[in-house]
Amino acid sequence: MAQKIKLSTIADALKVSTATVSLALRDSPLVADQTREKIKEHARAIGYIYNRRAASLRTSRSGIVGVVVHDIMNPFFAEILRAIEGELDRSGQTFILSNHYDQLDKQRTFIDTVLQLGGDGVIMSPAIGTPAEDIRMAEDNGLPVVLIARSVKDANVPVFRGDDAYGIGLATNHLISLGHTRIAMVGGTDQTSTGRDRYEGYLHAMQKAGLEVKPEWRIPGPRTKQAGFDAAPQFLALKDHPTAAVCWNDLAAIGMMNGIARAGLVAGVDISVTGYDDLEEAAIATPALTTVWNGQREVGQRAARALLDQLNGADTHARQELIKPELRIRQSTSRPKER
Amino acid sequence: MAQKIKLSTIADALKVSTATVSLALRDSPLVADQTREKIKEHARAIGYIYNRRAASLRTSRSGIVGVVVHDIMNPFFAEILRAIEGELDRSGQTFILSNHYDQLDKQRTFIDTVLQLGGDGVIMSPAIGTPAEDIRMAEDNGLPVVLIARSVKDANVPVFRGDDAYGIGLATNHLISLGHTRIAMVGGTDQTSTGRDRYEGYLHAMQKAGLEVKPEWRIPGPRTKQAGFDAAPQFLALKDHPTAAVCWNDLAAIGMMNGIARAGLVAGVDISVTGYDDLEEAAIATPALTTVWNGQREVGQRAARALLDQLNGADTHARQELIKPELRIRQSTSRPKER
DNA sequence: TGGGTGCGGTCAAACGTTTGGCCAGGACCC
DNA sequence: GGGTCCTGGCCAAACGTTTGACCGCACCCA
Repeated sequence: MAQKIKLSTIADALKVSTATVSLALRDSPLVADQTREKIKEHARAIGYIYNRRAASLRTSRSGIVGVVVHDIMNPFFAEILRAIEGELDRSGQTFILSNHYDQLDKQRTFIDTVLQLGGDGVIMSPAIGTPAEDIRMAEDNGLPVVLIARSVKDANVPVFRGDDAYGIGLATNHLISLGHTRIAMVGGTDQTSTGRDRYEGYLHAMQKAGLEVKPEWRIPGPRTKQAGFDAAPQFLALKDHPTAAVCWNDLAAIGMMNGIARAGLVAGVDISVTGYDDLEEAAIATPALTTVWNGQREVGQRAARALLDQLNGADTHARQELIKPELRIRQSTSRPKER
Repeated sequence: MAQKIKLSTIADALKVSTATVSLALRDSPLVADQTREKIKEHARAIGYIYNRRAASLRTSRSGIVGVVVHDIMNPFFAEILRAIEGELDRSGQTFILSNHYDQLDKQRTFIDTVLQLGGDGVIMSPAIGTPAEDIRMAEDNGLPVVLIARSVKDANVPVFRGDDAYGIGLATNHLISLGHTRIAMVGGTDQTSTGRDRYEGYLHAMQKAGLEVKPEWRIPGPRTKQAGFDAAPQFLALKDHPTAAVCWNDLAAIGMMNGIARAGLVAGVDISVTGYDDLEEAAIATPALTTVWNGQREVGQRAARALLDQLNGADTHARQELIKPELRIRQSTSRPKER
């Protein structure tokens, strides 16, 4: 590796000061066009590499944004991340990504890392049980926070998420309108704001339609295909089992449909199943999954923009923005089978 | 936000020098136990935050490792990333992650960013068409590179990947041993080393068994479910269509099985299908997918360790390590149906 | 008594940028 | 011809750490 090239290397070669070089490379109008071109040209020629740490030490802007979610491999978050990535890319921010797997200490470590690196902001989907305190701590240290997908009680920061209660209501009502009266809810937990909202939405829709809800019809579990798959036999073992299941998300729904198939039944015929999120995968599942579009792209984009605006000095008030979900009807739901 | 707390804040408060504080916080034996404790205690109490940029400016070690792959949302990479994450975490490195979507300029931008941030190294699954030049450029600037999943011709760096030719041979031979003679290969491209190796492996197995291979039996395409799904009708439209398909990866295979189901046929009965990678999902697909375990976890772990070793001064010679894949037989393959 | 050794700690120079303040020279104006 | 403005550029002080060189002291040994 050749000798490190720095501003002064260029400055010396061209008989100007480092200040001029610095300004020229950043297209400052303070330097004459001709000089600027000469400098940029030379910099390119000798392969100068801008040292961001040195710069940010001086400017205290690092161009780094931290993003932390439960699990980046979960397609739901993956779609959000894709949107965030696009937005951040366009404004030249680097993002560092991490999973917290719903472990508070992993989340704290991450925030700490971002602080140490002098990050400009954080976008996070808070781990279960995140205290408002943790968020305040970040903000106190000059790290603006934006929340996605879940909110944190008493945390005074912007939140972007789907309207879960409303969305799950769409799915439940759809099943009810098809004639189902015994409807279970499969997957998910009640420990997140999302979880509570979805369960409430389901309950509310059932009650509004005057339908009974048995406690054993709530089969909670992780939000994974595996969990849905495992829930299927439980569901089928219920005496007088329901004719339909509202699943926490598409993953659980797809897993459950697989489980139903394993039991020799046909989802969408014997048992109706709805998902949630409308992942790309939902449309090509067999049968194609009736689900609720949850605006992942919207959430990601708006969250990223809100953060960027804040970095640019806009006074982002702590608002909560709910994206309105939409029902996508496909083949996994139908009228209940007579017996 | 309170006044920035720095080493000297602590130093002043405790009437010692910043040097002592710096050493104490890093557990140097050069400072007396008692002093050290006092310093660490005070630092904690007032909420001192270590400034890594300042430190790395001095030390030229940033604790940052760049990781870039085609698409982090692809479960194949996701599983590798999970392993890398674990390894890096344990040694306190921060990793910044990015997709290149097989675009060379995105990949270059990423490497440039890592250079600017003073990253300690890069783990990458090179984009299609990556010239050895690009990698040499990184290394010339003091950024060690480790490759995963794909190799780059003439690039003199460590590579960790599965033995694709061997692995696809396992799948092909399995089908042959079941009695299939007309076997197609679905999905993937021949533009990557992986692609060529897999196709070669398939060809080689067929030829060794004395079986004919028709050109139209090669149905290339992206490595996604959607692609597999779309390939199904093409496959079925072939006159005298094959009785089995070796798919590029599990995603394509699962997509194809869905496509087969849509056509009213049953994968694993009418058409045998094999996947590649053994994603978590393969086992719960319906039918459960016969596939080839590709050692994602191994690849990720070894790559990360190799890089870490190199950072610690070990002289990592540029080796290519091939992980031996293993066949996982499930329900998506069976004897060909007589007609 | 004088020199050697360890211990605990300090000094100050770097690391590579950015930026507010300053300056030289020329054009322009009355 | 003296004042005012502009233009293009330079100076030097930060930003917060780390680290090689040094230092003072106590103790020990001969």
